[in-house]
Amino acid sequence: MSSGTRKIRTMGEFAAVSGISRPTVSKYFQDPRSVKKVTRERIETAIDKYGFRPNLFAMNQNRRLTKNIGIVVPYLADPFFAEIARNIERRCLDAGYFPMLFSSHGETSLENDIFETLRSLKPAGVLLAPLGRRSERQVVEDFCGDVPTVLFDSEIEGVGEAFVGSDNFQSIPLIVEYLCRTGEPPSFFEMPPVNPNANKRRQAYIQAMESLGHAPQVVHVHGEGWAFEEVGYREGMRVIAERKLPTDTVLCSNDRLAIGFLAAAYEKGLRVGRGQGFALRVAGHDDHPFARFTSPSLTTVAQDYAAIAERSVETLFRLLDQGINAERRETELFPGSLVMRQSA
Amino acid sequence: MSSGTRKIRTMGEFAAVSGISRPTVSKYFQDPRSVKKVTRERIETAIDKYGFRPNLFAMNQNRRLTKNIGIVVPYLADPFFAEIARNIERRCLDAGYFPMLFSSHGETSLENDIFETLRSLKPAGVLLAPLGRRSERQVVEDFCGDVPTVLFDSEIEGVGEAFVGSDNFQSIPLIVEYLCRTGEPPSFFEMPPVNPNANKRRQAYIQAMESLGHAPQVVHVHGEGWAFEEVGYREGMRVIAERKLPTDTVLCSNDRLAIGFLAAAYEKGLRVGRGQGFALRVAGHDDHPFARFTSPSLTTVAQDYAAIAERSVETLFRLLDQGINAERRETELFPGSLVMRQSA
DNA sequence: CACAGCTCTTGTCGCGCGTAAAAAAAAGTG
DNA sequence: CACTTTTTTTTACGCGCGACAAGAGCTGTG
Repeated sequence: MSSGTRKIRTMGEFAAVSGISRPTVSKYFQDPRSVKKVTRERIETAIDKYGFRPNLFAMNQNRRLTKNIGIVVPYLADPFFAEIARNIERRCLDAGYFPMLFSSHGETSLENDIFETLRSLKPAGVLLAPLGRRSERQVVEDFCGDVPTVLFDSEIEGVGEAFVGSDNFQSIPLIVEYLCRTGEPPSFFEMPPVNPNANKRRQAYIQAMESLGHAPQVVHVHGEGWAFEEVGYREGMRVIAERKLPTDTVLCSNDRLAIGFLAAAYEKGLRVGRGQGFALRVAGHDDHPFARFTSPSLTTVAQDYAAIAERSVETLFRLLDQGINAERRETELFPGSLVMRQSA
Repeated sequence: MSSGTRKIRTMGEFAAVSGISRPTVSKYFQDPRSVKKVTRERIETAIDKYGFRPNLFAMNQNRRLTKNIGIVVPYLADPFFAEIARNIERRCLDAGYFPMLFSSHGETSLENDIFETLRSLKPAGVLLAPLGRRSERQVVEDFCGDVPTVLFDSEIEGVGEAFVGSDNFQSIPLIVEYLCRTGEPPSFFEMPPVNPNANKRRQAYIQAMESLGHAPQVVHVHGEGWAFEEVGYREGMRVIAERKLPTDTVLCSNDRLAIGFLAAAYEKGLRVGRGQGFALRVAGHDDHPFARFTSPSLTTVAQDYAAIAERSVETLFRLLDQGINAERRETELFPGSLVMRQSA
């Protein structure tokens, strides 16, 4: 913006000084490509010159559909969700939308409040990673009835226009096979499921073990909430102390649990790793951003963050374009890939 | 909301069915305590009955000042910022404000874009943890001139109405003294500073060492951006391999760097901890949420997240009430507390 | 040349609420 | 009871833009 030019306050003023009619300017701001190239360039020159941005509230007041996109994650202090939210945010911005980020912080009441808030924001669509077991299904369902919503990460059967996540029945067998091939078959370390992924992973583990001719061994420990590391540590300390581990290979339900478990193993003096001189192998699931920096580094299955983010956004935008087709709820699952590190 | 009652769409309709005049209802929604108790109760009964919420965009359209509070952090994938943002969000909601969370993701252009977005949101105030060295001072300053802004975590001298952070000149001596008292004096492991805290910590380290009669030893390594763990790991591997560590005690500039360094030490087979049989002591700064779960657990100085969040919000609200007093820019620094764990 | 097909302009209405001023009602006071 | 003070109602306007309709201007086609 060049200085010395008086501040433009309204779209009318801006239209006047830039020699374009107001409706055309309005059209430009709704979709720059909807006006002819020469007009677009004249407007953009004027924007540079006067630094005008239309009033956000006035814009959204009368629009049938805003350009807002809601992004809701269950727990933002988990870098996994922070990372995926960042991906989604970026893609929304690039597509000319206005992403708004919310975290349920693991609390049902907060998730419900967020739905209320989102309703009043009249978003074009919402990308929702629900709390899971703590979500109130009816509330989520009602919300999805009002606003086009794509679920990701955690599935709620039949709710929302689509679901994008990762394929636990592919990823878990992948690492189970690897672990069986390279050493003692794993036991499965889990806490009470916060969402369907945890259940599916246990089922997938059991199936994979059985199909390989091994007896599944599930170590189910206490704990709730989203402080997974804490649970993994505390319960890891306990099962190690009480010698409740059925095998010397432990597959944790997710990386955060594994991170806590690794801390417990270290503190108990158990050397974690594969090969001679190691007491324990530990593996996780997700490829959490910190999994590279545990001691030892964590062998895990990588979820394809970028792909999940991209497809979620893509699916939502396609839905918005085509209009909702309530008949066919789409589900897309991405495969995981084995990440071999030092812990197993 | 009871069913069977037709949907209320506007405040006028709502006022009609609840037997209150629209301006009074409007007053209620701006501040529930600004109407008499009986009126407030009648309105709240009606809200429960009809489930009405005023249109957010229409509300903010004509208001001199909205109830929006912007929260900007430099890097949301850092659980430290996620945690502090959560604290701040909560407090804003409790105070009847509408927090909106943004992350600069470590990028100057994104930070600048966020300022533009915030301007159009006409927020009552903003809580800003700037990028630091990568912030464009003039841009931040201009923004703070337009919107009441409280800086936190990372200081920019003279910018914003106030600053709330932690006192590096108290916290660093605290841990330096501890390390000197219990073993070999520490060297200071740092990467190129992303913000003033890093500089202050180095200075505080040097001062503390000198006042204890030791020669400061700063190990300055390469690296940039916000992937601190990666830098700590990569450069940790290098300095260990090249035997560039001047001492067997390393104080890292922050916990994330320490987490990476610990991974490197582990991979290099150096046992980290205090006492007999350990090759290295490693300490950090911040009490990062994951510092409890490293192997070994990380000795560090805790920043008082909750206090910083609370005071930031409190300061902003006080400023909003009293009106800005440009004369006296307030600075509040909280002391850290030593957290002794296994790594040092 | 006429005609069609875009794109832009002109003009006008209304969204849902904030806000202000004045009048009316209610509450508090002695 | 009369009086003041607080609270609510009435009435009216305007915020900045979206949406729409009708017409004007430009382009390309045969």
